Amino acid sequence: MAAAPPTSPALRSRFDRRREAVVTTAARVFAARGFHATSIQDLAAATGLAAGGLYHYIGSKDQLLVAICDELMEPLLAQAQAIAASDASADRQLRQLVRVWMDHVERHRDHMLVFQQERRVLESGRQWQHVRRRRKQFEQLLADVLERVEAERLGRFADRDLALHALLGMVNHTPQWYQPRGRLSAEQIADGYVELLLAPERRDA
Amino acid sequence: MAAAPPTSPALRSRFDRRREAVVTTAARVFAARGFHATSIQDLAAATGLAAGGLYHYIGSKDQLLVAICDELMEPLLAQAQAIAASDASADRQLRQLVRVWMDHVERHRDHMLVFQQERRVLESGRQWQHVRRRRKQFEQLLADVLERVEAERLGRFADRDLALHALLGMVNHTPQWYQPRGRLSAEQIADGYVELLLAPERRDA
Amino acid sequence: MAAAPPTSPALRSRFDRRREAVVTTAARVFAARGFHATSIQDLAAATGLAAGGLYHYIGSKDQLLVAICDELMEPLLAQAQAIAASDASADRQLRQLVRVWMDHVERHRDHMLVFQQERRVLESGRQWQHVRRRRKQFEQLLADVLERVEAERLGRFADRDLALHALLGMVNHTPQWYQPRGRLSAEQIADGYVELLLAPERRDA
Amino acid sequence: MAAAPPTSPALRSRFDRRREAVVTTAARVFAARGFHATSIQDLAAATGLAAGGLYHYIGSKDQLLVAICDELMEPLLAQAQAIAASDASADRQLRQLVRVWMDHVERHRDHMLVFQQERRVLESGRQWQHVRRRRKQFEQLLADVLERVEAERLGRFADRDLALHALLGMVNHTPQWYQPRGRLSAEQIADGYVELLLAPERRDA
DNA sequence: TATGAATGAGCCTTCATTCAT
DNA sequence: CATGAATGAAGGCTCATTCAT
Repeated sequence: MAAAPPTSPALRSRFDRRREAVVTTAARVFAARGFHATSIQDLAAATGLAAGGLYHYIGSKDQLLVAICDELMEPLLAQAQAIAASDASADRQLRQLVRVWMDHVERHRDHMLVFQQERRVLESGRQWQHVRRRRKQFEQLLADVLERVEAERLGRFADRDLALHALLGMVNHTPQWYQPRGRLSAEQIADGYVELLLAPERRDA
Repeated sequence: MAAAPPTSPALRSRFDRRREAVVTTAARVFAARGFHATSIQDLAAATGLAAGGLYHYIGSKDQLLVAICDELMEPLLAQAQAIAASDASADRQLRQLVRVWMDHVERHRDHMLVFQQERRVLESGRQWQHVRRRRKQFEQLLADVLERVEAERLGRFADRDLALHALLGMVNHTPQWYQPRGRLSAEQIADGYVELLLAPERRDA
Repeated sequence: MAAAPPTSPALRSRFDRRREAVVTTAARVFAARGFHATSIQDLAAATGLAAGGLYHYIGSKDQLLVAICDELMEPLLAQAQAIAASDASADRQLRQLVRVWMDHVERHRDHMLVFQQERRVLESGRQWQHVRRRRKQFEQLLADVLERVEAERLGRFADRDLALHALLGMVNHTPQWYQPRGRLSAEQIADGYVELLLAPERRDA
Repeated sequence: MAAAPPTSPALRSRFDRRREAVVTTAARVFAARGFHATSIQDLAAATGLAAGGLYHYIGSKDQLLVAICDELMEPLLAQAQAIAASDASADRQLRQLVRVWMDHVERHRDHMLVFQQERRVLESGRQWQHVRRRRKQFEQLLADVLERVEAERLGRFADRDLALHALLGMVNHTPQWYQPRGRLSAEQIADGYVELLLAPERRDA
């Protein structure tokens, strides 16, 4: 278990800052070397702390992975829910959703890589249950939006299910080739993806 | 190194058959539990051999992963090259390519899952060089076909690069949700993916 | 690689002390059972550490053998070089050299036994290169002194080369029979050996 | 246990010839790589037999080492005993003994290297008891001759014990530097060694 | 005789984690 | 808070040996 965080606000803030730094560093190392291939000693070296010191900020290696996934999913899910709750049109919501999503790919590339690469690890085991639930929520939200897109304008996707899976595949694969200063911005990529999904319908329009 | 295979044809054939069975079983276990999370003992239990006995058929755990990837990529690449060398039109080639690819997803789902999930593992290290090269070849071949699709009919993709990455993302993600007896056949999925890529162009047709 | 030694002087000193104890214990066990026949578990039992704990002090079993050889050869070589650089007569240097050498046999008998018994092990492999070089240096130094002995007084050895090999054989074999409280002291043995080498010449004197 | 050798004389002879070849090859490999570092598979490769086939000729790896030592010690001891039983003068016996000994170094260099290098291995364990006894006998015989050398001519060795150990050290070390076509023949070396031992006395003669 | 498959114990080493300081 | 020492349970792999064929 992580050492109980301090109660005094000043100390608490310092604790949080350092913990945050540890998690970010860990995300970088996990993204580069993989979760299993990274030892606590590796993390110690990367953070500048000794092995024992790490355990003040993380409860365990597993919880560290949870923290990385949470840092990614919590704000993403929050924004996604806000968008889904807005009164924009369904296809506008879809565009915004993918933009926000790609924005996370851009700004939390390491987190995203870890979340994606360690998918198998997260698949079973109680310690990841929370993370799995969040992912499920996000995918469900996505599915709902796609459904509403179709509901608002009939016959939109050749196959809605396939479109959903395709979208998940495309976006989740992005961090593996995306270059921050590349030819395409995250936004352009987001719009490009949506275009692919929506286009088949449009041709008949 | 794997134990030198026997010289007599009969024994050789039995050796090959068993080795093949070991690789297939390993693919199943790796797909389910992940490469790192699977121990040699796990494989021993799954194959019915003792730990040491496995090493008659595999040279090492690493080489076993190579074997799995090779079993997947060699025939896939061979078929892909045949298609690319055919005199079918570029977009017909593309369709065939994705169908063949999806056929591998269907028939070698475990291999595909492993190849995809352990992407990070394969990324560095001399022992995987061969595998990386095969993947690169396949992706290059795909890129070439996409290029020819555009060459034959101007303005085909909103962004050809993006289309390539999208396709890779979609197909590679497929084994994670595809169900053999599901609503969509592998072929339908393949065609669906190609449709997504080609449609934007077509709408202007 | 051995765990990075601590930086604080106090800890560093404790680390060094314990490491030294581990090496000495290992020398004793290796001398008694042989390098290959001694398992890390054996060493753990002998040192009172758990198997894993040993690795704080040694980088590997191989490096432990290097450490033992170094502890023996570094001071021996240093003293030998000092003697060779002195302005004593060549045959005085020879006597001193063999005395110093035998002194090492006496005070580091275990190290000497290991160094001698594992000669074959040390013969090839990059990890022992350093040790081989030290041994070579020592033997060369010995050869040089023998040469100067002859240069100062013509016709000293029936065959200088043979004398060198004989000396190496005699001294290196000593730890296998030498008893600390035996009839002959290390010094007497040293002088006895030199006497054997020099006598043939002397008889003609 | 080695498979029972065949009873028919013809088969028996073939068996013996092959067994002899296996032992000789094993001696070569053990000399080069060391007993512990040589696996049965290595021996299989070196002999051209399969692992299982080896066990028709050797009972176990340990017994193979015994065989090598026996092939060396039996004839050496036999010859040594013949010499010791002859009515030659003691110092003539000594010379002959060392010549015979060096002859074995020359003609069975691999056996000698193994016998010497694996000294530690042979030191304990019932399976080597026989070998240890043979070595002991040889050394005792040597000691006896040295004693008689002194008995026949007073004051021969500065220290008889030391002379014995020195002789053992010198000769046993020889296979590690001796070159068959080198400047010195085995005989010259033998005589050189004896000269070293006898000379101190002789100078007073 | 000879083979190669198979065993299972044991090897060296790594690693997440704990704890006295 | 932080350290580095220490643990002990795996981990991947090798190896002498056996045995059905």
